[in-house]
Amino acid sequence: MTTSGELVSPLDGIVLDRASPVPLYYQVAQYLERAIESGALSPGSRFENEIQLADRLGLSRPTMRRAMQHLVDKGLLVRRRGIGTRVVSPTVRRSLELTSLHDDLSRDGQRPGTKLLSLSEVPATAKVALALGLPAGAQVVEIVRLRSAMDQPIAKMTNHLPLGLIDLTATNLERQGLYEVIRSSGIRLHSATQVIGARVASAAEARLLGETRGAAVLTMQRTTYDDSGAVIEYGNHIYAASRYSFQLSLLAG
Amino acid sequence: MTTSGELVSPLDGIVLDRASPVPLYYQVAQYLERAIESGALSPGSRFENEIQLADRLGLSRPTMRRAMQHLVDKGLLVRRRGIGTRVVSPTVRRSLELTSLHDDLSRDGQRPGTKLLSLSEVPATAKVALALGLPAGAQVVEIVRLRSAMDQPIAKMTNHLPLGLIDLTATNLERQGLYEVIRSSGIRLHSATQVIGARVASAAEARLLGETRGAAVLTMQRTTYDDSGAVIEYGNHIYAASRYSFQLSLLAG
DNA sequence: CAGTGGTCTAGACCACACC
DNA sequence: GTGTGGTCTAGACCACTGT
Repeated sequence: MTTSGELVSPLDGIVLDRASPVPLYYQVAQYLERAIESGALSPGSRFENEIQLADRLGLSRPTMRRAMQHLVDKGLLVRRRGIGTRVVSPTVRRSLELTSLHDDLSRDGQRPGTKLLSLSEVPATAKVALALGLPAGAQVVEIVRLRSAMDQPIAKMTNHLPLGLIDLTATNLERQGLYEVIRSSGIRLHSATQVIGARVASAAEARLLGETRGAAVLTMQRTTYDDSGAVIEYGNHIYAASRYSFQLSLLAG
Repeated sequence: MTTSGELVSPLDGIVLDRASPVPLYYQVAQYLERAIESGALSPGSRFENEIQLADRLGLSRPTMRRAMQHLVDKGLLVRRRGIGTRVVSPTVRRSLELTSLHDDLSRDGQRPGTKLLSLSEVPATAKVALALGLPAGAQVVEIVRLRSAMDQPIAKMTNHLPLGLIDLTATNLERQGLYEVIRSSGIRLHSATQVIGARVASAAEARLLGETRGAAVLTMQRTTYDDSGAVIEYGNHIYAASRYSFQLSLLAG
């Protein structure tokens, strides 16, 4: 443990493997990240300058800089010319641990579960066809799932995918989650856009989610793209607002 | 205009200014970004390799790489080893133009407006004190604003800030927006965390936002941090869900 | 002034994709 | 093979901060 503001040499225990396929800058970045998360480097502790750090490891300065820049981009380090490099405060760090393309449910002891309600091939509605960039009425895969936490229903998730892109079966969907199935079929995800809104639940939705009549639900539509710009998946989801909210963090830029 | 897949040399008109304080890699990145956004580089067009591009501009390869990496991080370019560099499709690009720390309203012809309802010094409630890291009952600045679009109310925004951090006046708040005031007072923003939820509007909220009784509202709490980990601002906002939704884009990684 | 990070150069070798 | 991007080196000079 170090005290705040102290000058530290944060790389004492590291062993670099120059034969590894993992890049050196990444080995260093991961080591630093673990040291920061574990609290071995306390908030506000100041690093030695990058040239000394590079020398200690027998690395060139650009390689050392790249490792540190990786952590700056992640929000874990702050660097200022003429001043030095410092670790951001743990409050901020915790707030940055959220957010991803995936669900935020699987933290804590929430016992998350997903039940596959249906997996079928259906003609695309106008909205789905538009989102997937297909002609109206084209056949698409439809997945309907019920997400729960602590054995209570949380969300109804409906996804549509183009036919033939991915080999979806009930078994791998129940084991892996949709995004893992997509990735493991060799598709390179690029980006996604989400629209988050709210409305009052319909009677059927309220029943399914265990809410009372007139309750508010969060709605989310997501379109996911691959490297080539093709639409991989369109999702339309509703969440029980009394038991679920979206958490996300943003880095200033 | 180029055709899809064509090999292009995307730097023909660029003039570099080596005397400028703007870094060379950034001048190149900005030129490329403008060329992409303007459509001069069409979707899927493939770049010359980075060594040739660097040579054309009299730059070293690392500098050219840095410019391109900047656009990869922004989601505008995709690079693959052994293949080359390509411009992402315009559909994906448009979807990436959203998202920021700020409101998404100021696009299109939405005539956005903000009315300052109150600016005062109040004792912090328990929740506000916790968020700002102050003792309960400490004095804080409270701002309440009504956001509108096309002369219809959209959101009620309530912000609390520590005393003395920023010189807030009614005039500069109405001119500039809260975040601009914060930045121009020399504070380096680092990150923010948001929680987005939904609930049914209270009678008073429905009246203020022009909604009917029982309507759903979107809720958002945001905590904003500076470089040193101090809390700069805590916001608690409600949005008329029938006329507003959050749009955001995510890059895979 | 001395110390820090920010930028830039001119090479080298390697891993991967396609032919 | 050939061509691509990915990694790494060993220097250099500059801009900003605080003494």
